[in-house]
Amino acid sequence: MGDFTTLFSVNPSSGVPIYRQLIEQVLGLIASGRLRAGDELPSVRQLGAVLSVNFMTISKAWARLEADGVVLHERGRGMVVQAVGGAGPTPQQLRQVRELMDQAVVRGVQCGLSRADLKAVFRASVEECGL
Amino acid sequence: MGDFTTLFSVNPSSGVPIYRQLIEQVLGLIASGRLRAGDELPSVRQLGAVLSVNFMTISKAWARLEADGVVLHERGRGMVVQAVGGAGPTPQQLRQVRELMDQAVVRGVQCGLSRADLKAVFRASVEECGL
DNA sequence: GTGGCCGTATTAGTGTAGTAATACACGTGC
DNA sequence: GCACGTGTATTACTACACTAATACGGCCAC
Repeated sequence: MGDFTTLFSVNPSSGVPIYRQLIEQVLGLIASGRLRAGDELPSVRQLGAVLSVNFMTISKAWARLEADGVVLHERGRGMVVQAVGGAGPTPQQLRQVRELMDQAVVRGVQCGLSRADLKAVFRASVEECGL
Repeated sequence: MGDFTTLFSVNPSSGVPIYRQLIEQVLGLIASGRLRAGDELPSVRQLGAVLSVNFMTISKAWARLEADGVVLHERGRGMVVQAVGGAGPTPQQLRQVRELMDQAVVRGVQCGLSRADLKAVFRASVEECGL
């Protein structure tokens, strides 16, 4: 397991908070299998230097990932990716997805979309994700 | 068509911005048919007085609804609900729903949910909305 | 015209999220 | 012991969202 710093990149002027961009990237890397259980995330200082971002911003992202159970802080080592793929989503994660889905559906209903319309939108999103 | 002020209520301490609560309520009232094309929204001052909210906050909500094409500002009359139910959702609204749906699906994928899992979550949300 | 009603533009106050700077605690290898 | 590596706690700065106060322009009834 080597150095994963090159896998990351941020766009400070995108409007999306940097720490959130990092979270999304870690989740994406895990989902795509490029980051696996046991891998170590780059250290906050190292990645901060490479991305020209304050290391506290990286720390916030890593801390949030730890709170979500995605990684674990092992003392004297760093942030280690947890075996989340095999165990399936945590209740916490599932709740998040449910909330997001509710928002989408409610908005759709408010706009007058029918059940079929919503289903079409849902299918389009799924296809877009390559599922 | 009379006075619709009694249909509205806000909770300033809910964490959700007041103006957004009002937008949601208008959209909901239209979706449920209690507010129809041609109906006039309460005036910003009247509703502001009833709800003990600054009328500029109401104005922001109404202005946003107008920007979304939900209502139209008719000079010397007020905010009039547009015929949006029959015409179907505007491209703008549809884009919003798509974005929300994408967020939900992407997050689900990142959490390792399968297509079937996502479908289940989607169906649950739809049921919850009474569709 | 006058008064009263509509929403709006402008400006300011307030709270909070995001970011950053500093100092710190812990673990490892020498 | 010391040097160097982790991430963290605390604090402060900045930007923006939300709310509010004031003054304004348009429309209608009289």
